[in-house]
Order: sequence, then structure tokens, then C-alpha cells
Amino acid sequence: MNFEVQLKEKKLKVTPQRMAILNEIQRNGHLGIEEIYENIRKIYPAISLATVYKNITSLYEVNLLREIKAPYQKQKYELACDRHIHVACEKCGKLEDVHIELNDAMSRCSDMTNYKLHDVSAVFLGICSDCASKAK
Amino acid sequence: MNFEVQLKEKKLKVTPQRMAILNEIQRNGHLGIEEIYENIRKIYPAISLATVYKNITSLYEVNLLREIKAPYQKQKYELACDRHIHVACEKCGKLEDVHIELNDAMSRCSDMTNYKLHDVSAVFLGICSDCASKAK
DNA sequence: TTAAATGCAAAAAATTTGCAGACGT
DNA sequence: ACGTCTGCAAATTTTTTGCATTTAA
Repeated sequence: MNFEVQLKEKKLKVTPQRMAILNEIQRNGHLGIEEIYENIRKIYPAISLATVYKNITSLYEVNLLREIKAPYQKQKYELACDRHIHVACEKCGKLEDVHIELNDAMSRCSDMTNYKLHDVSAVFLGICSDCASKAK
Repeated sequence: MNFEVQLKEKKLKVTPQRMAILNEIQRNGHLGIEEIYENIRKIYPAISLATVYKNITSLYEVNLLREIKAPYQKQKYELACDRHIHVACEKCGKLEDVHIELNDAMSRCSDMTNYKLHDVSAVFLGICSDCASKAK
């Protein structure tokens, strides 16, 4: 996936700050605003937090980014390119992607509520295997 | 469900503010902090916003409340008594409960990730029937 | 009686805004 | 050249904290 092309499609300018944000999120999978800011600052010390906020907002509005809202966690952002859900470890806070479909649940849900549904934000909560083995 | 009893079980004192918060959430289903504060203030003008925050936190910690984190929405709280998921309307912002199980998805997810999972936070996104009919 | 809860005010944290100058197209 | 984007500082908004006082148990 080529960020330059995607940005141009969305009529957003290709600035170094914007590219840095996208690359940073791509590299890490899921990041909060403050983490994005701090990580980019290591390479690009002049970037301003306001710029990060503004970019997250605009990238979010054109659907290049997606918010992840998980219980017990701060808001995080990920690239919006593929659809998936998440698991979160309640011990260590780790968040991971899981590529499963919830289509059957979505259609059951649609039947029950009369909503036209097209997406889901789902986070399964539990204990990761690392934490489970440490606990013993 | 009797809030007094539940609070005592959790060793929390039964104060009028706390009862007002629980009743308010029960009455409305899902509310954000500011809404809880404003609604209670109508009946109980002396309540302080800090008290609302402190109570939400303590009620949340003893599992009487649950956070709902939905994309595009502020954080809301609901009574934690029964397990269910949500649908959100992207047009009008309405949030509704849906009582379906995601057990099959949870076990698939557990198999794929080696997490021991026990809960899920899920919000299906789409358009409610009201908004769908208006759109025509 | 005593530990916990409240309300207030102040502090801290998170997010947004306005604007002049810089930069991508 | 034009309109967008950036960075800064200030303004807002949201959340937390400290503490004296009150209150439930």
C-alpha cells in the first residue's frame, strides 16, 4: 500500500509529518496520540503535538485511519486498510489483531435491531499466553 | 436488582449521590459523565462533578458499571448486570443494546491467539431504521 | 467513632483553535 | 500563486487531586 497515492486520492497533501505518522502507525500496528508524537519526535524533533492531532483527525476523516476503542485502554489508531478485530490482555495491556469475520453475528444483530450494519468494532478481553504462564 | 445490597456487598457506602448516579444510569441505559452530571443536577443541584467522576471510577472498579467505548462516540457507562453488545447508528448517534452471544467467535478467537478470553466489547455500526427511512 | 464520601477549588492532562509563515501542487 | 499544512502559543475541555468537612455504618 502506497501512502502517497492514497493521500492524493483523498486530496490530502503529502507532507513529511503526515508520512511520518502513517509510517509510524504502520510500523507499530496500534498507537495512541502521545506515543505517535513521542516516537516521531525521536527522528523529527520539530513536529508539534497539534500537528499530530490535526493529522490524526484528517486521516481519520478520510478513512485512512481507524480508531480502536478498547476497555481499560486509551484510544489508539491503526491503518484502516484491512478489517479485523482485536484481543486485549487484561494483565499486560497488550493489544493484538485477529483476523476473523463476525458476519454471522452481524446478520443476527441486524435481524434483531433492524439496523443496516456494515462494520464492527470488537475487542475480546482476557489473558494472553505469556501472562497466563507467568501466573503459574 | 437492588443497588443498596450490591453496594454493601462491595463495601461501598450507600450515599444519595451514588444512588442517584446508579438510578440515572438505570433509567437511561447509557450515559456519559457530563450527561449524568447534568441530569442529576436537575434533582440534586449540589452534586459536584468531581463526585460523579469519583463514583464512576469506584463503581467501575467494583464492576457495577461497565464502560462502553464506541467509535465516533464519547465514553458512556451502563449497569454491568447483564452481558450484551451494542449497535450504534452512524447518522443519529443512537446506541442500543443487543442481546446476542458471541461465544462462537470468542472461542475461534481464543484458538487463534492462545488468549484465555472471557468477555467482549463489541459495537456494530450502521444505520438505524429511523434514519434509513428518513433518507429516502 | 472512624473510615469513607462529598464538595470545592486548584492542578494537571488532553484536545482544540487562531494565526503567521512555510510548503506542496 | 494558491490553498493547505505546520508550529507555536493560547484557549478550551476533560479529568484528577488535595483537603477540610460531612456522613454512613
